[in-house]
Amino acid sequence: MKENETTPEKLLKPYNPAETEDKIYKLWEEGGFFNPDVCIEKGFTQAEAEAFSMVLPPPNVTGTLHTGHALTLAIEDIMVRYARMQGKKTLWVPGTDHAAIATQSKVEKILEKEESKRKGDLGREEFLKRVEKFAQESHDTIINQAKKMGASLDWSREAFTLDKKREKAVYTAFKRMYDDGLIYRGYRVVNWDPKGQTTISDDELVYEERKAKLYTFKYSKDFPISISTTRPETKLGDTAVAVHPDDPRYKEFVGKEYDAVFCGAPIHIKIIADDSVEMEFGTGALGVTPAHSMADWEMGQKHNLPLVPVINEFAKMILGNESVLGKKTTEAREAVVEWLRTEGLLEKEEEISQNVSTAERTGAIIEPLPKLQWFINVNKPIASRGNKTLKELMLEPVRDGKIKVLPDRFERVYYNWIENLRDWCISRQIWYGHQVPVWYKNEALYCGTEAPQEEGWIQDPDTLDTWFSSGLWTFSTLGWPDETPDLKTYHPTTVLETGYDILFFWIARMILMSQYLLGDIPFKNVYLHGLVRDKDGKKMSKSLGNAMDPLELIKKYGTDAVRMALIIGTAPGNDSKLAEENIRGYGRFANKMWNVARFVVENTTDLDTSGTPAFDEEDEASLKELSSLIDEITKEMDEYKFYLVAEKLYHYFWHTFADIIIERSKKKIAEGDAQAILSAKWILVSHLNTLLRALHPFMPFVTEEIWGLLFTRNVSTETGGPSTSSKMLIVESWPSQS
RNA sequence: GCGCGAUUAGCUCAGUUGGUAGAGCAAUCCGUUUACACCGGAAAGGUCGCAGGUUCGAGUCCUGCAUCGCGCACCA
Repeated sequence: MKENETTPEKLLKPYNPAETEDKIYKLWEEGGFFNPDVCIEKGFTQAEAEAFSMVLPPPNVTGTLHTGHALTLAIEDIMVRYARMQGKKTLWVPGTDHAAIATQSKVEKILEKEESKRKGDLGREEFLKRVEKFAQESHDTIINQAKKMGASLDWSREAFTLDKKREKAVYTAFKRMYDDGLIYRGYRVVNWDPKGQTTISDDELVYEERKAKLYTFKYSKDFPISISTTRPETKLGDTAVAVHPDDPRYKEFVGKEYDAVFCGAPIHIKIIADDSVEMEFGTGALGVTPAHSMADWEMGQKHNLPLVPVINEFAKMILGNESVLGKKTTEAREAVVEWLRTEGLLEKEEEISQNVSTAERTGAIIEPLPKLQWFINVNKPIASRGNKTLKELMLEPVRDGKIKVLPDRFERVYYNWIENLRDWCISRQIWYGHQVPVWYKNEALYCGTEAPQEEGWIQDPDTLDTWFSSGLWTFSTLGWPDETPDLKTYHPTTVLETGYDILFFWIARMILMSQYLLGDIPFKNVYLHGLVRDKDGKKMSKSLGNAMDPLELIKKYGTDAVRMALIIGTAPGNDSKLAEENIRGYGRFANKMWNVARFVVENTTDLDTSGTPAFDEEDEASLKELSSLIDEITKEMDEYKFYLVAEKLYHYFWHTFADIIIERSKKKIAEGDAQAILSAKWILVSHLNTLLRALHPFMPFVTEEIWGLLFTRNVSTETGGPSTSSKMLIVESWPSQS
C-alpha cells in the first residue's frame, strides 16, 4: 500500500473501538448535543422544529445493567438519533428508579450476609443511610453503563424517582387523589408477604404450580355438609359454607347456622347460597374464610359475614388448641389434619396441582390477611373527569387510538387486565420509598404535600408502592406539578419504549396518572420489546450462568457491534436471542466500514467535487439504487422497523457498496478515462457519506469517527453532493429522500 | 377455562398488499505480496410443524390439529 500523507494515520490500523468510543462519547457530551436547548442555541436545531421526546424506563438501582437494559438503550438511542438527525427538537430523559422493595431487600440480604444484622438492629434512619449508599453506587454504575452503550441521553435533566422534585410530584398526586376520594384507607384482605413483612399488589404476585393435598372433611360429627380444602389450618376462621343456589343436595340447609369447636376454636357457620360456587368441584360446598382468602373476603362482603383472623403477619396461628396455636401455617396444617383423623372427621385425601401465589421479590408464599391499608379506587366516578372512573380513563385513549401500541395485540392484553383490575393497594410496610403524605394526631388525620406546622403530628410510617412514583414519570421528569416550559414542549411524549413484561406495572399506571392528573395521555406511541434470551432461547439469569454482561461484550467487540447484534432480528413484542458469534460478526462489519473509509480516502483525495459529474451507466444505476434504499428505510424507520433497516444497511454497505461498487471502481480508476474516473470517485464519496448518515443511529461510534476523519477534513464539494461539514455526524441530517 | 405468540437451511432469524423461498453465523471447496484474513469468490443446504379449504396461484388468507413458550383468570 502506498503511504498517502492525507490518509489519517489512525485509519492505517484496524478499527479499535476501545480507543475510539469513550473519546467520541466525551465529544458529544461536551458539545451538548444531547440537550435540545443547546442544539437550538448552536443552530443545529430550529427553535420551532417539531418535538420528539421520550423518557428512559428508569433502571432499578439494584445493581448493574443486563442485556435487557442494553436492548432498551439500543432501540431508544436509535429512535432518538434518528429524530435528532431529522432536525427535530429531541429530548431523551434519563433517570433511575428507587425500586422500593427490590432495593431494600437487596440491602437487607447484604446486611445479613456481611454483618449478620437485620434492619431492625440499625433502626430506620441508619438502615436508610445504608440503602441510600447502595443506591448511589448502583446509580453510578448504571449511568456509566448507559454511556458505554452510546446512549444520547440529556444528562442535564436526569431524575430519580425518590429525589426532592419527584417527591413534590408524588405528594401532589397523592393529595389530589385523596381529596377526590380516589385514595382511601381501608381494612381489607391484602396480599401479605411474610418474608418481606409488607403488603404487595396483585401484579407483584407470581403464580407457581405445585402439588397439594385436597382434604375433604366435616367441621364436626353433626355438621350436615362436607367441604374440601387444601388449607385446613385456615378453616378455624371459617364463618360460612357456600353452596350453589341450584344445588339440590344442599338446598334445604341454606340459611341455617351451626356451631362447632374446630381444633380448639369455636366456630359459627352460616350456610349461604352463592352462584360463584361450582357444583362439580370437591363436594360442591365451599368453606368460606373471609379473613384469609381474597375471593372469600369478597364473598364475605357480599353476604355480610364476620371476619375471624387466625393467622398473623409471621404466618403463625393465633387461634386453636395447643397443637396449632403459635405454629407456622405449614406445621399447623398437619396438626389440623391429625386432629381431623383422630376425630374421625376426615373423609378423603387426594393429590391435586394448584397455583400458589408467591411474592415476586422474596419468593415467599403469600398469606392473604386483613389489614388497614391505603388503596386507589379504580371504580369511583371522578367529577373533574366527566364522572369517568380510573378504569375508564385508562381504557379510553387506547381504545380510541390516541395511544397506539406496537405490536397491537398487546392492546387486547391491556383491556383484559383492566377488566380484571381491583383496587390498587399502594401502601408498603417497608422503609425505603416515599413515605405516605398523611399525618395523624390523636383521632385526626391530615393529608398534604408538607407536614403540618403544629406539634404532635406523626407521619404514617408506610411508604408507597414504587410504581406510584414511576406512574408519574413522563411528567414528573419534566417538572410537574410546576407549569414548566419542558412540560409544555415535551408532554405528551412521542413514544414510550419498554419491555412487554411491564405493560401492567408501568404503562397502565402511567396512563392512569397522566389521564387523571393532566387530563392528557402520557405518550402517543408504545413500542414493546421482548426478552433477550441466550442463543438457545433460555432466559438469561445469574443462577443459570448464561447471563451475558453487556460491558464485557462491549470490551471485546465494541458498542456498535453489540447494538447491531441486539437490534437485528428483534421485532417488537418478540423475544430475541443474543449469540456471541453474531456480535463478533458485526464487530467485523465495523472494521469493514473502517477499511472502506481508508480505501475511499486514499483514492479520492485529489477529487474535485465542484459540480456534479456525468455519471456512467453503472454509477447512475448505483445512485438510483441507494436512493431507493434510503426511501425504503426512511419509511421503515417511521414504522419502527429498525431490525429491517439495520439489516438492509449492513447488507447494502458490505455486499453492494464494498463488494460491487468499490471493486469496479478499482478498474475504472486504474484504466478509465477522466470522465470514468471522476464518476467512480464521486460515487465512492457520496455513497460513503450517505451510508454513514444512515448507519449512524445504529452504529454511532464508528460512523462518527470515520465522519470526523473524512468529512470534516479533506473531502469537499459544492451543494448537491457530499460536503464538508463542521458538524459532528450526530447533528448531521438524515439522508434526504429522492 | 379464556387468550396470545412461535413452528421456514445445521443454528439464529427475515419474508411488507398472496406471484414459484432469503440473510447472517457455522460447515465445504477455491483464491489471496489486493482498502480489509475481522478478506474475496464458488458451490452446497428447505415437500416453509401436520391435515384440509379459498384461489389461476398460499410460507403468506381461512378452519382444524400437534408441539413448544407466554399472559390472564380460577385455584375449595
